[in-house]
Amino acid sequence: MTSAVPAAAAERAGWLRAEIERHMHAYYVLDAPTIPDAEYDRLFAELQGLEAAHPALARPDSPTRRVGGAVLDGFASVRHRVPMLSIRTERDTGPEGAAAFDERVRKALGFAPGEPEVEYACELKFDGLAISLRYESGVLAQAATRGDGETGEDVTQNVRTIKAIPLRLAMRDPPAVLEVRGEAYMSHADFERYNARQRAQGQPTLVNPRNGAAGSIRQLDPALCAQRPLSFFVYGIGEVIGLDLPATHSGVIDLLESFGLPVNGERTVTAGAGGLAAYHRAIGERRARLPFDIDGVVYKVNRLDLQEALGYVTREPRFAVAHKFPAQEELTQVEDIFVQVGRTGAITPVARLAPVFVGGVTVTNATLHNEDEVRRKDVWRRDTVVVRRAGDVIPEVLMVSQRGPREPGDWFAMPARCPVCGAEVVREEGEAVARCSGGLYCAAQRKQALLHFAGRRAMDIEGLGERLVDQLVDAEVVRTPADLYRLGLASLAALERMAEKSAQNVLDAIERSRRTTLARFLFALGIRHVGEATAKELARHFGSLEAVMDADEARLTEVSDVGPVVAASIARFFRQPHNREVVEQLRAAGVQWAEAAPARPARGALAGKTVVLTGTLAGMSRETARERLEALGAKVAGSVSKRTDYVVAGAEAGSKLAKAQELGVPVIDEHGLNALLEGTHDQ
DNA sequence: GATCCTCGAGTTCT
DNA sequence: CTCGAGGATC
Repeated sequence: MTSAVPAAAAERAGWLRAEIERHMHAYYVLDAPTIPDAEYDRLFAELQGLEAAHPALARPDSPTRRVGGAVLDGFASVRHRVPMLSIRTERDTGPEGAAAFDERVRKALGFAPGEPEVEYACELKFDGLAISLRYESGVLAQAATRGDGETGEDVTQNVRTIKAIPLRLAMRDPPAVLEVRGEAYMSHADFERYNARQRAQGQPTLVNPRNGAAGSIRQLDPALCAQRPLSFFVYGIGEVIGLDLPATHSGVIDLLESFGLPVNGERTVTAGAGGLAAYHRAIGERRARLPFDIDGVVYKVNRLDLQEALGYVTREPRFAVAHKFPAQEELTQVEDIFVQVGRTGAITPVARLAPVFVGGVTVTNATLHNEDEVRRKDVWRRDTVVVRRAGDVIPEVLMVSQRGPREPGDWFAMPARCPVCGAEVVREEGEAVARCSGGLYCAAQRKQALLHFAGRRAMDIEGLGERLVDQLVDAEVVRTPADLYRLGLASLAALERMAEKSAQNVLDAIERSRRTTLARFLFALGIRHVGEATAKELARHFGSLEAVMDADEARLTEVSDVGPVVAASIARFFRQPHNREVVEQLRAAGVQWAEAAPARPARGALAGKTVVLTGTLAGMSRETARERLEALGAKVAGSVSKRTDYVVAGAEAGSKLAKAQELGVPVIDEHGLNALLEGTHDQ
């Protein structure tokens, strides 16, 4: 059936081969991947599809004929006695993917619809580097990478540095040969710790944990590898001599576990397509909370005799598939790089991206932080970039994957003048950010200042959002925060798309905001370097607004957390007649708070204690917890350090909890928090 | 003077 | 959440 191959298909296949080879080289040899895994998989799958449809296209040197990458010169070659095969990836990332695999298996085994469900072993698909460990008479004799599946690299010295791997099996009569296959990976905690240390020393950091694992194993100097802590999970076997194996895959893994080999606890045994889909869903939900990266799950027919019956198609087993999750990294194009003007005048470059679905949402914008960042990543308009949306929320441009045409207009230049007000853009010596010098003459800064003033943690004016502020400032109805308190129903209702009802709601919210606290008011003014914590400290120390306004820099420096830079900023703010005028107008408009005596020492049973909140609390909001703790004299900080007294961990606590455990800071749960709040109440 | 610790500021999308 | 930078501490 060697029918003629369409020229277009042949050309496409040739291009795919070259492209895949290029990325393979970058990934395996240079340890510098140029495209996300998902994109690579798509290219690979397309080539596989073409070669399957047109067998005449298949060539022995096609990348589809091998599993991994080239052998480096630096390591000795190792021939695998039993090949290390790769597992086919199920393309459909929904529940249908599980059903399709189950159906293929049943059909190949000749199971009729009425017959019982097939039993499957389900495991995580770790995102690391596949390694084969060879134990001879129970002693670790050799470790090898997958390489091309037939021949890998001898990385025994480096693998020995992985503490999870036993150098000797925990068993009495070890078999002559036991080869086990597994994945070397870097946990999130180890990845963070390594990068923090590298950053502190001004050394290059790792892009992601997978690169960390691959890069470490391939270090020619084992001492360097040892500095990058890796972990390991075993998920299969290779050559075995002198050992009776159980009848199922799950039995084999249990047996390996009993020998002291590290296996993952998330594995399970299930039956039928429904069981597979349930596992895929359950792990998908847990994925973000796992302490290491996975890119999917793996299903294997559990009975080894059935595995043998199913056999292999070319180089891929028919008894197993990898079922992936939606990618957290994707490729997209930079349509434009534009700048935003912040409250302090900071000019921030932002990449507008061709909309791309990554990590569950469609992303269109990603910050590029500052000019240096744009240069470091060398991003131009029309470049194709890798966008990541990791366990957290904020999308990030990781790197350029493919350069665009890069004509002069594609280059990003920091504008010399503010795009909003035309004032000069200034970048101070030694600072990373460029700023618009227009101050409050700049409409963008005025808008941001108003939004900050109305913010939830400041004056808390609900309903005064971006759209409304835009309109009010553009129509020149509002110039300063004081103008807000002069707004009437008529001027609001005159605005576009503003119903009388919602106009009234905003007016009510403005009205309510008149009663506030000194700390909130000071924070709302938006003085540079005065955030929430500093505003609170100022309010506590001075007691009244007049005292703060009249304090000179020496007096201000007496406040804790206020040094020369912050003091100068505060004094400068209150020296400006315009600012004093706005403050006066606000007070005249009825903005008020309860006056307090200055520098009242912190009281309450938690005085002097520092508490950090993390995760979601069931019984109260984090905001409430914070208020109650502060009422008892505690300081609620944002990050964990040695000096933290307690970390309160709610549901889905993340890195702060990990940090607390690492530093040995006491961790209490919501129950413990209540005990703390109530216990101290009684005293 | 160096190091550690906090705080401030900016950011995305539903 | 992350980075940068100011403040505190040793």
